[in-house]
Amino acid sequence: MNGQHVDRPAFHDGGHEHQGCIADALARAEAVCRQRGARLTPLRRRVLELVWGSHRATKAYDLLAALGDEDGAAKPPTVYRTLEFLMELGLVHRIDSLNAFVGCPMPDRRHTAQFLICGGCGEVSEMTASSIDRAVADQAAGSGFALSRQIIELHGKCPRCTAFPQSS
Amino acid sequence: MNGQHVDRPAFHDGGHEHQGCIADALARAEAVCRQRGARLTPLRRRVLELVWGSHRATKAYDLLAALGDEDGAAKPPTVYRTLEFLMELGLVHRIDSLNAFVGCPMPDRRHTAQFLICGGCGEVSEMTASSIDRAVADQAAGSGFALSRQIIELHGKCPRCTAFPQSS
DNA sequence: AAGAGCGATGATATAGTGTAACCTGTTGCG
DNA sequence: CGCAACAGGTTACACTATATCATCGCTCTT
Repeated sequence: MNGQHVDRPAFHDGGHEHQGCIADALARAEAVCRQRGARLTPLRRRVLELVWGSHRATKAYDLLAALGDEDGAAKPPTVYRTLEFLMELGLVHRIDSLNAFVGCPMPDRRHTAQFLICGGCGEVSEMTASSIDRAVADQAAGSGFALSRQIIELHGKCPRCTAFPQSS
Repeated sequence: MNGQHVDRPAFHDGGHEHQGCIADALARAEAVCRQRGARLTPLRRRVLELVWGSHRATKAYDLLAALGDEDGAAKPPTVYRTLEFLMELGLVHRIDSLNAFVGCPMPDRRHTAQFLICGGCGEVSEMTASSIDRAVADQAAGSGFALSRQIIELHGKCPRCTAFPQSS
Protein backbone atom coordinates (compact mmCIF):
# COMPACT_ATOMS: atom_id res chain seq x y z
CA MET A 1 0.00 0.00 0.00
CA ASN A 2 1.43 3.32 -1.04
CA GLY A 3 0.45 6.91 -0.52
CA GLN A 4 -1.06 7.37 -3.94
CA HIS A 5 -4.15 5.27 -3.54
CA VAL A 6 -7.14 7.19 -4.83
CA ASP A 7 -10.67 6.17 -5.64
CA ARG A 8 -12.41 7.91 -8.51
CA PRO A 9 -10.69 11.24 -8.67
CA ALA A 10 -11.89 11.64 -12.23
CA PHE A 11 -14.35 14.01 -13.84
CA HIS A 12 -16.93 12.96 -16.40
CA ASP A 13 -16.96 14.16 -19.93
CA GLY A 14 -19.99 16.02 -21.14
CA GLY A 15 -21.19 13.23 -23.36
CA HIS A 16 -21.12 10.27 -21.02
CA GLU A 17 -24.19 8.07 -20.88
CA HIS A 18 -25.62 9.58 -17.74
CA GLN A 19 -28.71 7.40 -17.52
CA GLY A 20 -26.33 4.63 -16.61
CA CYS A 21 -24.99 6.63 -13.68
CA ILE A 22 -28.50 7.06 -12.33
CA ALA A 23 -29.45 3.44 -12.82
CA ASP A 24 -26.26 2.28 -11.15
CA ALA A 25 -26.80 4.62 -8.23
CA LEU A 26 -30.33 3.33 -7.72
CA ALA A 27 -29.15 -0.25 -7.90
CA ARG A 28 -26.49 0.40 -5.30
CA ALA A 29 -29.05 2.16 -3.14
CA GLU A 30 -31.38 -0.81 -3.25
CA ALA A 31 -28.56 -3.10 -2.29
CA VAL A 32 -27.55 -0.88 0.62
CA CYS A 33 -31.13 -0.59 1.85
CA ARG A 34 -31.69 -4.30 1.63
CA GLN A 35 -28.52 -4.96 3.54
CA ARG A 36 -29.33 -2.42 6.24
CA GLY A 37 -32.99 -3.25 6.56
CA ALA A 38 -34.10 0.20 5.43
CA ARG A 39 -36.89 1.01 3.03
CA LEU A 40 -36.18 2.72 -0.25
CA THR A 41 -39.62 4.25 -0.63
CA PRO A 42 -40.75 5.91 -3.86
CA LEU A 43 -40.05 9.34 -2.40
CA ARG A 44 -36.55 8.41 -1.31
CA ARG A 45 -35.90 6.75 -4.61
CA ARG A 46 -37.12 9.79 -6.48
CA VAL A 47 -34.98 12.19 -4.45
CA LEU A 48 -31.91 10.07 -4.97
CA GLU A 49 -32.67 9.98 -8.66
CA LEU A 50 -32.95 13.76 -8.74
CA VAL A 51 -29.68 14.17 -6.84
CA TRP A 52 -28.06 11.91 -9.38
CA GLY A 53 -29.60 13.94 -12.18
CA SER A 54 -26.23 15.57 -12.60
CA HIS A 55 -22.75 15.33 -11.16
CA ARG A 56 -23.19 18.74 -9.63
CA ALA A 57 -24.35 19.35 -6.10
CA THR A 58 -28.11 19.77 -5.80
CA LYS A 59 -29.75 22.29 -3.50
CA ALA A 60 -32.53 21.17 -1.22
CA TYR A 61 -34.95 23.74 -2.57
CA ASP A 62 -34.26 22.68 -6.13
CA LEU A 63 -35.28 19.18 -5.13
CA LEU A 64 -38.31 20.71 -3.50
CA ALA A 65 -39.21 22.52 -6.69
CA ALA A 66 -38.66 19.41 -8.80
CA LEU A 67 -40.85 17.35 -6.49
CA GLY A 68 -43.43 20.09 -6.42
CA ASP A 69 -43.73 20.01 -10.18
CA GLU A 70 -44.68 16.38 -10.09
CA ASP A 71 -46.00 15.46 -6.65
CA GLY A 72 -47.96 18.61 -6.09
CA ALA A 73 -46.17 20.89 -3.64
CA ALA A 74 -43.76 19.00 -1.47
CA LYS A 75 -42.75 20.86 1.70
CA PRO A 76 -39.26 21.53 3.07
CA PRO A 77 -39.36 18.98 5.88
CA THR A 78 -40.13 16.25 3.38
CA VAL A 79 -37.00 17.00 1.42
CA TYR A 80 -34.75 17.48 4.41
CA ARG A 81 -35.99 14.32 6.06
CA THR A 82 -35.38 12.37 2.93
CA LEU A 83 -31.91 13.81 2.52
CA GLU A 84 -31.16 12.99 6.11
CA PHE A 85 -32.17 9.42 5.53
CA LEU A 86 -30.04 9.18 2.42
CA MET A 87 -27.06 10.68 4.23
CA GLU A 88 -27.55 8.29 7.12
CA LEU A 89 -27.10 5.43 4.71
CA GLY A 90 -24.20 7.12 2.99
CA LEU A 91 -26.11 7.41 -0.28
CA VAL A 92 -25.56 11.14 -0.51
CA HIS A 93 -23.07 13.58 0.96
CA ARG A 94 -23.60 17.14 1.99
CA ILE A 95 -21.25 19.76 0.57
CA ASP A 96 -21.14 22.31 3.36
CA SER A 97 -19.49 25.03 1.37
CA LEU A 98 -22.35 24.92 -1.14
CA ASN A 99 -25.29 24.06 1.08
CA ALA A 100 -26.00 21.30 -1.36
CA PHE A 101 -26.00 17.56 -1.78
CA VAL A 102 -24.30 15.12 -4.08
CA GLY A 103 -24.69 11.41 -4.67
CA CYS A 104 -22.10 9.08 -3.25
CA PRO A 105 -20.63 6.76 -5.86
CA MET A 106 -19.63 4.08 -3.37
CA PRO A 107 -22.21 3.90 -0.60
CA ASP A 108 -21.56 0.23 0.00
CA ARG A 109 -18.17 0.85 1.47
CA ARG A 110 -17.31 2.86 4.57
CA HIS A 111 -14.90 5.55 3.55
CA THR A 112 -13.73 9.06 4.13
CA ALA A 113 -14.24 11.49 1.32
CA GLN A 114 -12.67 14.52 -0.20
CA PHE A 115 -14.44 16.57 -2.83
CA LEU A 116 -13.08 18.36 -5.86
CA ILE A 117 -15.56 21.07 -6.80
CA CYS A 118 -15.25 22.76 -10.17
CA GLY A 119 -16.18 26.42 -10.19
CA GLY A 120 -16.64 26.28 -13.94
CA CYS A 121 -19.06 23.48 -14.66
CA GLY A 122 -20.05 22.82 -11.05
CA GLU A 123 -19.17 19.17 -11.19
CA VAL A 124 -18.27 17.59 -7.88
CA SER A 125 -15.90 14.66 -7.84
CA GLU A 126 -15.54 12.54 -4.77
CA MET A 127 -12.30 10.83 -3.95
CA THR A 128 -10.74 8.89 -1.13
CA ALA A 129 -7.09 9.74 -1.03
CA SER A 130 -5.25 7.76 1.58
CA SER A 131 -2.37 10.23 1.52
CA ILE A 132 -4.71 13.02 2.63
CA ASP A 133 -6.35 10.78 5.18
CA ARG A 134 -3.01 9.89 6.63
CA ALA A 135 -1.76 13.47 6.79
CA VAL A 136 -4.98 14.55 8.48
CA ALA A 137 -4.96 11.69 10.95
CA ASP A 138 -1.33 12.35 11.80
CA GLN A 139 -1.90 16.03 12.43
CA ALA A 140 -4.96 15.41 14.55
CA ALA A 141 -3.18 12.77 16.57
CA GLY A 142 -0.17 15.04 17.00
CA SER A 143 -2.45 17.67 18.52
CA GLY A 144 -4.16 15.17 20.79
CA PHE A 145 -7.34 15.77 18.86
CA ALA A 146 -9.85 12.91 18.61
CA LEU A 147 -11.08 13.14 15.06
CA SER A 148 -14.68 12.22 14.34
CA ARG A 149 -15.55 13.81 11.02
CA GLN A 150 -13.50 15.43 8.33
CA ILE A 151 -14.77 17.95 5.86
CA ILE A 152 -12.50 18.46 2.90
CA GLU A 153 -13.87 20.47 0.00
CA LEU A 154 -11.44 21.59 -2.63
CA HIS A 155 -12.57 24.33 -4.97
CA GLY A 156 -10.97 25.03 -8.29
CA LYS A 157 -11.30 24.12 -11.96
CA CYS A 158 -11.62 20.67 -13.42
CA PRO A 159 -9.35 19.65 -16.32
CA ARG A 160 -11.98 20.35 -18.94
CA CYS A 161 -12.85 23.80 -17.61
CA THR A 162 -9.16 24.60 -17.29
CA ALA A 163 -8.62 23.65 -20.93
CA PHE A 164 -11.69 25.39 -22.29
CA PRO A 165 -12.60 28.37 -20.14
CA GLN A 166 -16.13 29.37 -20.92
CA SER A 167 -15.54 33.09 -20.52
CA SER A 168 -14.52 33.64 -24.18
CA MET B 1 11.99 21.31 5.86
CA ASN B 2 10.15 18.19 6.85
CA GLY B 3 6.58 17.04 6.65
CA GLN B 4 5.75 17.77 10.24
CA HIS B 5 5.75 21.53 10.08
CA VAL B 6 2.69 22.87 11.84
CA ASP B 7 1.71 26.31 13.00
CA ARG B 8 -0.30 26.65 16.17
CA PRO B 9 -2.13 23.34 16.33
CA ALA B 10 -2.70 23.90 20.03
CA PHE B 11 -5.80 24.52 22.07
CA HIS B 12 -6.02 27.08 24.84
CA ASP B 13 -6.59 26.21 28.45
CA GLY B 14 -9.62 27.64 30.13
CA GLY B 15 -7.68 30.04 32.26
CA HIS B 16 -5.48 31.77 29.76
CA GLU B 17 -5.34 35.55 29.83
CA HIS B 18 -7.77 36.10 27.00
CA GLN B 19 -7.66 39.88 26.99
CA GLY B 20 -4.18 39.47 25.64
CA CYS B 21 -5.48 37.45 22.70
CA ILE B 22 -7.90 40.21 21.82
CA ALA B 23 -5.34 42.96 22.19
CA ASP B 24 -2.86 41.07 20.07
CA ALA B 25 -5.44 40.40 17.40
CA LEU B 26 -6.35 44.08 17.23
CA ALA B 27 -2.72 45.07 17.04
CA ARG B 28 -2.13 42.64 14.18
CA ALA B 29 -5.25 43.94 12.46
CA GLU B 30 -4.03 47.51 12.66
CA ALA B 31 -0.71 46.50 11.21
CA VAL B 32 -2.35 44.62 8.36
CA CYS B 33 -4.69 47.49 7.58
CA ARG B 34 -1.88 50.01 7.64
CA GLN B 35 0.15 47.85 5.32
CA ARG B 36 -2.70 47.30 2.90
CA GLY B 37 -4.04 50.82 2.99
CA ALA B 38 -7.37 49.73 4.44
CA ARG B 39 -9.25 51.47 7.21
CA LEU B 40 -9.92 49.73 10.48
CA THR B 41 -13.00 51.72 11.38
CA PRO B 42 -14.62 51.57 14.81
CA LEU B 43 -17.26 49.16 13.51
CA ARG B 44 -14.72 46.84 11.95
CA ARG B 45 -12.60 47.01 15.02
CA ARG B 46 -15.57 46.23 17.23
CA VAL B 47 -16.65 43.25 15.11
CA LEU B 48 -13.15 41.84 15.12
CA GLU B 49 -13.05 42.29 18.87
CA LEU B 50 -16.34 40.43 19.22
CA VAL B 51 -15.11 37.61 16.99
CA TRP B 52 -12.05 37.35 19.17
CA GLY B 53 -14.24 37.33 22.26
CA SER B 54 -13.71 33.59 22.39
CA HIS B 55 -11.80 30.94 20.54
CA ARG B 56 -15.07 29.52 19.29
CA ALA B 57 -16.62 30.38 15.98
CA THR B 58 -19.04 33.27 16.15
CA LYS B 59 -22.31 33.38 14.24
CA ALA B 60 -23.17 36.44 12.22
CA TYR B 61 -26.47 36.94 14.02
CA ASP B 62 -24.76 36.75 17.38
CA LEU B 63 -22.55 39.59 16.27
CA LEU B 64 -25.66 41.35 15.13
CA ALA B 65 -27.26 40.93 18.53
CA ALA B 66 -24.12 42.06 20.34
CA LEU B 67 -23.89 45.15 18.16
CA GLY B 68 -27.58 45.79 18.56
CA ASP B 69 -27.23 45.85 22.31
CA GLU B 70 -24.74 48.65 22.11
CA ASP B 71 -25.11 50.47 18.81
CA GLY B 72 -28.87 50.37 18.67
CA ALA B 73 -30.05 47.77 16.20
CA ALA B 74 -27.45 46.94 13.62
CA LYS B 75 -28.83 45.25 10.52
CA PRO B 76 -27.65 42.07 8.77
CA PRO B 77 -25.93 43.74 5.82
CA THR B 78 -23.78 45.74 8.20
CA VAL B 79 -22.46 42.62 9.85
CA TYR B 80 -21.99 40.66 6.64
CA ARG B 81 -20.23 43.55 4.94
CA THR B 82 -17.91 43.94 7.85
CA LEU B 83 -17.16 40.23 7.96
CA GLU B 84 -16.51 40.26 4.25
CA PHE B 85 -14.01 43.05 4.71
CA LEU B 86 -12.29 41.22 7.54
CA MET B 87 -12.12 38.03 5.48
CA GLU B 88 -10.76 39.94 2.52
CA LEU B 89 -7.85 41.00 4.66
CA GLY B 90 -7.48 37.56 6.15
CA LEU B 91 -8.35 38.78 9.63
CA VAL B 92 -11.13 36.25 10.04
CA HIS B 93 -11.99 32.93 8.45
CA ARG B 94 -15.37 31.47 7.72
CA ILE B 95 -16.10 27.98 9.04
CA ASP B 96 -18.52 26.67 6.44
CA SER B 97 -19.64 23.66 8.41
CA LEU B 98 -20.78 25.94 11.23
CA ASN B 99 -21.93 29.00 9.31
CA ALA B 100 -19.71 30.95 11.62
CA PHE B 101 -16.55 32.99 11.78
CA VAL B 102 -13.31 32.78 13.69
CA GLY B 103 -10.38 35.13 14.08
CA CYS B 104 -7.20 34.34 12.21
CA PRO B 105 -4.16 34.23 14.46
CA MET B 106 -1.70 35.06 11.70
CA PRO B 107 -3.30 37.47 9.25
CA ASP B 108 0.03 39.01 8.34
CA ARG B 109 1.18 35.94 6.51
CA ARG B 110 -0.40 34.33 3.47
CA HIS B 111 -1.21 30.76 4.37
CA THR B 112 -3.56 27.88 3.88
CA ALA B 113 -5.52 26.78 6.88
CA GLN B 114 -7.01 23.70 8.40
CA PHE B 115 -9.33 23.88 11.37
CA LEU B 116 -9.71 21.55 14.31
CA ILE B 117 -13.19 22.06 15.73
CA CYS B 118 -14.01 20.67 19.14
CA GLY B 119 -17.56 19.41 19.55
CA GLY B 120 -17.21 19.63 23.31
CA CYS B 121 -16.10 23.16 24.11
CA GLY B 122 -16.55 24.56 20.63
CA GLU B 123 -13.02 25.83 20.38
CA VAL B 124 -11.63 26.18 16.89
CA SER B 125 -7.92 25.81 16.37
CA GLU B 126 -6.34 26.88 13.13
CA MET B 127 -3.26 25.18 11.83
CA THR B 128 -1.16 25.15 8.71
CA ALA B 129 0.11 21.64 8.21
CA SER B 130 2.41 21.37 5.27
CA SER B 131 1.92 17.62 5.13
CA ILE B 132 -1.81 18.10 4.51
CA ASP B 133 -1.16 20.88 2.04
CA ARG B 134 1.21 18.69 0.14
CA ALA B 135 -1.12 15.69 0.05
CA VAL B 136 -3.97 17.88 -1.14
CA ALA B 137 -1.88 19.62 -3.77
CA ASP B 138 -0.58 16.29 -5.03
CA GLN B 139 -4.02 14.78 -5.34
CA ALA B 140 -5.43 17.82 -7.09
CA ALA B 141 -2.51 17.93 -9.50
CA GLY B 142 -2.84 14.21 -10.14
CA SER B 143 -6.44 14.76 -11.19
CA GLY B 144 -5.56 17.71 -13.37
CA PHE B 145 -7.54 19.90 -11.03
CA ALA B 146 -6.49 23.54 -10.65
CA LEU B 147 -6.93 24.21 -6.96
CA SER B 148 -8.02 27.64 -5.87
CA ARG B 149 -9.39 27.26 -2.38
CA GLN B 150 -9.27 24.47 0.14
CA ILE B 151 -11.77 23.96 2.90
CA ILE B 152 -10.56 21.59 5.58
CA GLU B 153 -12.62 21.43 8.74
CA LEU B 154 -11.90 18.62 11.15
CA HIS B 155 -14.51 17.89 13.79
CA GLY B 156 -13.81 15.95 16.94
CA LYS B 157 -12.77 16.51 20.53
CA CYS B 158 -9.89 18.59 21.79
CA PRO B 159 -7.46 17.06 24.31
CA ARG B 160 -9.13 18.71 27.28
CA CYS B 161 -12.64 17.61 26.32
CA THR B 162 -11.35 14.13 25.61
CA ALA B 163 -9.80 13.97 29.07
CA PHE B 164 -12.74 15.51 30.93
CA PRO B 165 -15.98 14.79 29.13
CA GLN B 166 -18.58 17.22 30.39
CA SER B 167 -21.42 14.75 30.29
CA SER B 168 -20.86 13.79 33.95
C1' DA C 1 -60.75 -8.79 11.95
C1' DA C 2 -59.58 -5.23 15.71
C1' DG C 3 -56.30 -2.63 17.44
C1' DA C 4 -51.60 -1.42 19.02
C1' DG C 5 -47.23 0.14 17.47
C1' DC C 6 -44.21 2.00 14.31
C1' DG C 7 -42.16 4.17 10.51
C1' DA C 8 -43.03 7.39 6.66
C1' DT C 9 -45.09 11.33 5.00
C1' DG C 10 -48.05 15.60 5.17
C1' DA C 11 -48.91 20.19 6.91
C1' DT C 12 -48.21 24.45 9.45
C1' DA C 13 -45.46 27.56 11.31
C1' DT C 14 -41.32 29.66 12.32
C1' DA C 15 -36.28 30.07 13.08
C1' DG C 16 -31.90 30.97 11.12
C1' DT C 17 -28.80 32.61 7.36
C1' DG C 18 -27.63 35.71 3.70
C1' DT C 19 -28.13 39.32 -0.13
C1' DA C 20 -30.02 42.95 -3.45
C1' DA C 21 -30.85 47.56 -4.08
C1' DC C 22 -30.88 52.00 -2.86
C1' DC C 23 -29.73 55.86 0.04
C1' DT C 24 -26.97 58.72 3.21
C1' DG C 25 -22.93 60.15 5.44
C1' DT C 26 -17.92 60.73 5.76
C1' DT C 27 -13.29 61.05 4.40
C1' DG C 28 -9.47 62.27 1.69
C1' DC C 29 -7.82 65.01 -1.81
C1' DG C 30 -7.10 68.18 -5.76
C1' DC D 1 -14.90 74.11 -1.70
C1' DG D 2 -16.45 70.26 -4.46
C1' DC D 3 -15.67 65.87 -6.19
C1' DA D 4 -14.73 60.91 -5.86
C1' DA D 5 -14.54 56.96 -3.29
C1' DC D 6 -15.62 54.38 0.38
C1' DA D 7 -18.30 53.17 4.68
C1' DG D 8 -22.39 52.46 6.69
C1' DG D 9 -27.73 52.67 7.16
C1' DT D 10 -32.38 50.97 5.70
C1' DT D 11 -35.78 48.24 3.64
C1' DA D 12 -37.12 44.40 1.75
C1' DC D 13 -36.65 39.91 0.51
C1' DA D 14 -34.57 35.28 -0.73
C1' DC D 15 -32.74 31.18 0.74
C1' DT D 16 -31.83 27.40 4.16
C1' DA D 17 -33.41 24.61 7.86
C1' DT D 18 -36.09 22.76 11.83
C1' DA D 19 -39.83 22.08 15.46
C1' DT D 20 -44.22 20.32 16.11
C1' DC D 21 -48.26 18.04 15.42
C1' DA D 22 -51.39 15.32 12.34
C1' DT D 23 -52.20 11.53 9.20
C1' DC D 24 -51.55 7.41 6.66
C1' DG D 25 -50.35 2.75 5.93
C1' DC D 26 -48.13 -1.27 7.20
C1' DT D 27 -47.02 -5.23 10.33
C1' DC D 28 -47.55 -7.81 14.23
C1' DT D 29 -50.24 -9.60 17.71
C1' DT D 30 -54.21 -11.22 19.85
